[in-house]
Amino acid sequence: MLSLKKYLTEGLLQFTILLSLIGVRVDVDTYLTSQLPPLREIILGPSSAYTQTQFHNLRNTLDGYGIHPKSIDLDNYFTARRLLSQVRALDRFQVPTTEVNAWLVHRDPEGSVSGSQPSSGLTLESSSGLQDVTGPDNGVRESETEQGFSEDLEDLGAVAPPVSGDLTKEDIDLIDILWRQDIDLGAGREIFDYSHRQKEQDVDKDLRDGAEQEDTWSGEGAEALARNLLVDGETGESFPAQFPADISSITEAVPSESEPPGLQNNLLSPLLTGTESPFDLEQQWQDLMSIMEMQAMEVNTSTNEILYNAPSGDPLSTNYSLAPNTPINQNVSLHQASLGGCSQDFSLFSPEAESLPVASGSTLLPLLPSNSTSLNSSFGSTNLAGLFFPPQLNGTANDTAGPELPDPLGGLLDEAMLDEISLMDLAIEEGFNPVQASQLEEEFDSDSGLSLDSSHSPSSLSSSEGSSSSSSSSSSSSSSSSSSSSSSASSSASSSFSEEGAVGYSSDSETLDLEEAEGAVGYQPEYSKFCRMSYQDPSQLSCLPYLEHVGHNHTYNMAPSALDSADLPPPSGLKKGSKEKQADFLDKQMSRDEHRARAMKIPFTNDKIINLPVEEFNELLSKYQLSEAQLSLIRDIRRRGKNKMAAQNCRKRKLDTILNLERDVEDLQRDKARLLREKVEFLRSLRQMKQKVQSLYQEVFGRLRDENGRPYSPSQYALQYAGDGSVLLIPRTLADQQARRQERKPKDRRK
DNA sequence: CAAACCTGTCATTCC
DNA sequence: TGGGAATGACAGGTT
Repeated sequence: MLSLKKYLTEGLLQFTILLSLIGVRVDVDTYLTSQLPPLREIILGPSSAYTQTQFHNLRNTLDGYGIHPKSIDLDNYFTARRLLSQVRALDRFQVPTTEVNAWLVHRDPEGSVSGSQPSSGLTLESSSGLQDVTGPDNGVRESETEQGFSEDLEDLGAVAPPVSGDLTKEDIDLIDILWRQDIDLGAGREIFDYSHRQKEQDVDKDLRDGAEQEDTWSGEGAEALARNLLVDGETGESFPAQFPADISSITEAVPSESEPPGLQNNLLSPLLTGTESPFDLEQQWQDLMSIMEMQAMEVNTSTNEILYNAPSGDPLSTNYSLAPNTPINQNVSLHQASLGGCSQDFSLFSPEAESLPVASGSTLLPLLPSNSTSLNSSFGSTNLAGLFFPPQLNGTANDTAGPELPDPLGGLLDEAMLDEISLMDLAIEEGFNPVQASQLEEEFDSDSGLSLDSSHSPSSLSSSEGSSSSSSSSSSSSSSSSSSSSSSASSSASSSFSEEGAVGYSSDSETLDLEEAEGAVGYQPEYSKFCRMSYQDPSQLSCLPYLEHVGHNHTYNMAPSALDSADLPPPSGLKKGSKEKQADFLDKQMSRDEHRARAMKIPFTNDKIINLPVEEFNELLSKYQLSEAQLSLIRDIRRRGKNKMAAQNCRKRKLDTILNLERDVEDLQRDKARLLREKVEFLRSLRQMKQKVQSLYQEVFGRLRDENGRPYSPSQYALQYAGDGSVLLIPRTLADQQARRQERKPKDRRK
């Protein structure tokens, strides 16, 4: 008992602390900025649930107060222990590895178009994007929460404009083109058919909804295994969809320290070096699949061939050549991919070649789009600098923009991921179903609201209202006689009005008993009238509006049967033995105060003593000639009765708070999973953007010619993007200086 | 029989 | 100031 209380108390305290910790450590807002207002609200909400007022608000506004978990079959589900274990599991760090492979299982079949919007907006160069930024755990969650992703992105105002739903004519054309190109590979048209896949998504979602709502997470492993095979849409080949990426991969992939300058690779930005080039087969397949999903396609043939065919030499890379051959809408992908923070990439454009001699005469060669037709063709409609650089960033923009790249990629992943991983583990552990996270949030609410839902049932409704209004019932009902209505906090939420009616009738029968006592105490006819008026007719009671809000257990001292028969004169037909037995039984049914009241010959029921409003109670006392002992007992009975109900309410409230907190925890977990998914997608998109920018850079640079018609040496010159949208060709040394300046600045800022 | 749980009661605080 | 709600703590009963 004591331990339980400690348990609850400690649990709540711990939970509060953990919530605050969540708010601090899981501050995704820092990198998603103002896009995520709900998180803070969610975080702040639960903590405020501890206040009484908040609690009442919760009870009044959320209709979640209804069911008493004890009352119905939700006991096991909504126990404080479960919540507390859940809470305590928050700080646990687990890295389940077996479910890693689920990452793309959902993604490919269902989310190809709508589910991967950010990716689709970023077009094809995702071969390196296969090295995803998430760790295994994230992959798991990602797969399980994939469905609601597009929705979530919309909520966040995410990177790419939503592709889903309405396809533009260009999109349809692209689909057609891709389909025609792919048809010889055995690709079905439906791969590109959004509506078709949407149906598939729906079906799939429905299936999984049903399955997952029933399934406990114990079966998740097998399920994950079952889903674990990716099926190639073209070949029908099944292969394990591993989620190979490591969190650190992206951070490793970003900087390139050892890139040898001079060759074609020299043009590659450091973003595309080292770790990204050795692709896993699975990664490439994943990319391929994602590519197939994308409708806004490729940028440039040569770029892609340079970027992807060259380093990998993988047979899969031939697939990538499909897209480049297509006439594409470059702008689509670029515009869709426009990300604010991409400017940082450019700081890395010219890091190598520090030792290279300064270029001769021309220090800055402004490359306006009009200067080159080829350049114009590729950049003409897409203002690269405008897209990727904030306007304030001109030639020195790299100073501020550049160094941010490692931070969001590395920092977020390294620091936040761990917390998130643990949280998501918790979510999975506790049966939280991230698959339906965002899309099925409502179902979840109703799910967790099973208790809430049942609050709409008559029984729980009465208890809900009773408890919520219990604080005001005394004042509101003080003007009336009544208060015999009881929804009873202790009647385990099942005390309906019938029970109240029973009380009312029992009161009526009490008056009979009372009449017997009249002689001794002095009968007041007014009181009899009063009692009958107040208690005789249950329907009368129900007509009194305030009675609907009275939540007290007016039968608190007696079982209804006891009330019914205790004060009744025993039926004359009963034998003496049974009478005695019944009396014993009733005696046992009566509470101590009942016994005391009876011993003291208190002329009215404990029910009245306890529940009458003060004025009426005092009036009642004044009508009787009561001894000091009787008065004292009556007041004690009243006090104890009030306190008993208060204790019941208090416990109920406490339990309710716990349940609300549990629900809040689930909500937080859900949001966290969603945010994590989004973060992963954002990072992936970011990387794809970098690749695209790099490819464009290569293309532009490769087409530049000096006065003699010779190409510029990448080791001596570098392109730089000005804030006004122009692209400048500057010597490497200059670019390196700027890059170094950028590297220094963030360090200073950190200090 | 012990532990967990439930319920009533008291003391206290606060409104 | 009194009434009462809220709640922690405790005790006794029940499972």
